[in-house]
Amino acid sequence: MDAFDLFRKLGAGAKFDLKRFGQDAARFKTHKPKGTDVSDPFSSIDYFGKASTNKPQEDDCEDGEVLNESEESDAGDKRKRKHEQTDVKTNVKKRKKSKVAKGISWTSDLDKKILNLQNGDKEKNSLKRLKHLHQEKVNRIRAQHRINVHGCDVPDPLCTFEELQSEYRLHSRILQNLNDAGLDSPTPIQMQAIPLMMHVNKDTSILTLCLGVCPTGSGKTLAFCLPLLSHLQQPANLGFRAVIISPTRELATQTYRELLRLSDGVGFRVHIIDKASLAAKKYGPQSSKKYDILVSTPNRVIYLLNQDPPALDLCSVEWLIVDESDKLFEEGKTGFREQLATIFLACSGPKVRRAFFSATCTPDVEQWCRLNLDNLVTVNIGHRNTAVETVEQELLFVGNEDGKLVAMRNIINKGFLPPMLVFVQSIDRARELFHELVYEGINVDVIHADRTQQQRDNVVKSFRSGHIWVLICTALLARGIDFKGVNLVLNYDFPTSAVEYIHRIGRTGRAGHHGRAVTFFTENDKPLLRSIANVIKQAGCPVPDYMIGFKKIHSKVKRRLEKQPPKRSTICTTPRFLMKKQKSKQKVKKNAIKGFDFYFV
DNA sequence: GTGCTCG
Repeated sequence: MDAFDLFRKLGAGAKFDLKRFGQDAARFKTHKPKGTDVSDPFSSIDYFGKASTNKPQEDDCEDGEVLNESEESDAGDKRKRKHEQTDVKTNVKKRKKSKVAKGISWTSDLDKKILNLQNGDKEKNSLKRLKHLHQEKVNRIRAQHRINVHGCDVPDPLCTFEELQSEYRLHSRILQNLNDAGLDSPTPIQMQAIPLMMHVNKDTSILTLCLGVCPTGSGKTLAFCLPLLSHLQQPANLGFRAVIISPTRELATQTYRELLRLSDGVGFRVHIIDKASLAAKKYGPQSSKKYDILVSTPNRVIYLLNQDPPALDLCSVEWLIVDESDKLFEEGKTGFREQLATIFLACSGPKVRRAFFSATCTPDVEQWCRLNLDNLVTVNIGHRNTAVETVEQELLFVGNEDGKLVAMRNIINKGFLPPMLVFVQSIDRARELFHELVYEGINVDVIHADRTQQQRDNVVKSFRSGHIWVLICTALLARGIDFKGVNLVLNYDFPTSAVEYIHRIGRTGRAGHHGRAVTFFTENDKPLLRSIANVIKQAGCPVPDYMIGFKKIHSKVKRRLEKQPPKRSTICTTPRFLMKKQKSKQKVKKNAIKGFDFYFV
C-alpha cells in the first residue's frame, strides 16, 4: 500500500490533504514504504477492516471543502488546542481519565503515544503530531460508526451524553430524564448531529444548516431534540424560539411526546397545534408569549399565520427543524413545498438556524440546500438511502391482485406474530382490504387521512397497546412513526419508489431490534422491481439474480419521464415587493435574502 | 398516489 493510500484510509471520508500532511507522508514513506510493518504506529491501528468497507462517498471528497473541514475542525477545537499548547500533559491526562471513566474504548495505544510525545521531545512538530493524532482518533470513531460528514467546521463526535453537560451546560435534569428512559449512549446520528447543532450556536452571524441522513429508527428525533433543549437553556417569555415541522399529525404528536418526556421538570413550554382555531387565541398578539417550542404539521401553522392579524409570531424563532425533509420538499400542485416556503419566510428572526432530517435524501433537497444556505454541513450514516440492516426482507410473487388476498390469508392462517403493519397504495384500497379482513376473526383496523382525528388517535393508541394485531395503512404511517416491536411489515401494494420502500419497512426493526418485511409483487410491478431488489440486496438479504438483471427502467417509462418538461420549482418566497421590481429570475435570486428564496437555477 | 388548515 502506498503511503498516500494509507493516509487516505486513515482519513476515512476526508480527502488526504497533501498540503498539510505531505511532509508526514513523505517521512512515512521513507521509513515504511509498504506500510505493512505491524510495529508501525499507523498500521497498528485496528481500523482498516471497517474503513475499507466504508468507502467515502464521491461528493464527500470535494477538494476545497474537505481542506476546510480539516483546517476548520482544528479551529473548532482551538480552545482545547490552546490548553494543549500551554499545559498539554495534564490536559491529555485529564482527557484520558475522563474518557476512561466514561468507559469509551479508545485504543490506549494512541493515548500512550500522545503522552510519550509529551514526555519526550518538546519539539515544535510534536504539537503538529498531536493534532494529527487527535484528528486520526476522530476519523477512526467516525469510520467505526459509519459517520460521513461533509462541510466546514465540523465538531468532533460526541461519545457520551455526559459530555453534553460538561461541554454545553445541558440541564442536569434532562440528562437524568435521558438516563431514566434507558438511553445511555448516543447512536451514530446523535454522536455527530448533536455536537454539530450545538456548535452552530456559537456562531450567530451565519445561517447554518445541517442535513442529517441516516437509517430509519436510529434516533433522529433525539438527535435534534437534545441540542434544541440544550440551546434554549431556560424557559423564556419571548414567544416560540423553536419550531419543528412534521409531515403528519401522528409524527408531530410523537415528537411532541418525546420533547415532553425529555424536558420533564425543566419547565419548557412545549406546544402542539391540535386545533388551529383554538390555537389562534392561544398564540395571538394578545397572548403572554409564555411558550418555547412548537411542534406542528405545516398547514396549521400557515392557517395561523394567515389570520388577520396573524395569530402566530415566529420572528423570535432560533431553530427551525424540518423532520422528514424530503417529504416536505415534495413539489407539485398539492405538494408540501409551498407550505414549507411560507413557514421559512415567517421565521424571520436574525438568529434563525435550520436543520433538516430524514432517513432518505432526494437530490432536490440537497441541491436546494447547497444553493441557498451558507455553511451547509451534511451528516450521513452508512450509505445514503439504504434500508436498515436489522430487517429481514423478502419479495413474494403473488401473480395478480387476487393472489395478494390469497397470500395474505395464507400468512394469517399459518400463524403470524402480531403486531403487523399492512401498507396499501390508496385510501380506497385500505378500506377495501379492511372489509375483506374484518370478518377473519383477527383484530384488524385501518388508518388513513380520511378518518377523523378521533379515529386516527384511537387506532394509533390501540395498535400501540396491542389491541389491534393487524393495522392496514396508507403512506400516513410510512414515515417516522415509532411503534414498539412491529414484527412484520407487509407491503400489500408495491411501494411506488425505493425511498417509499425504505420508509415503510423502517417501521420494523427499529432501535436495533430484529424485524421482518414481506413485499408482494405482481407482473405489473416489474418496472420498479429492480430498484427495490437492489435496496434489499444492499441490506444483505438474498434476492434472485434475475431481478437485478432487469433493465434499469422500462424504456417506455424512461422516455415518458424524459419527455416531461424539466419543471423547476416556481415557488419563490422572496417578498412580493422585490418580485415586482425584478422580473428576471437571476436578478431576484441575487437580491433575495440569502436562504429565503426557493428558486432552482 | 399520499399527506398537509378552518367551518
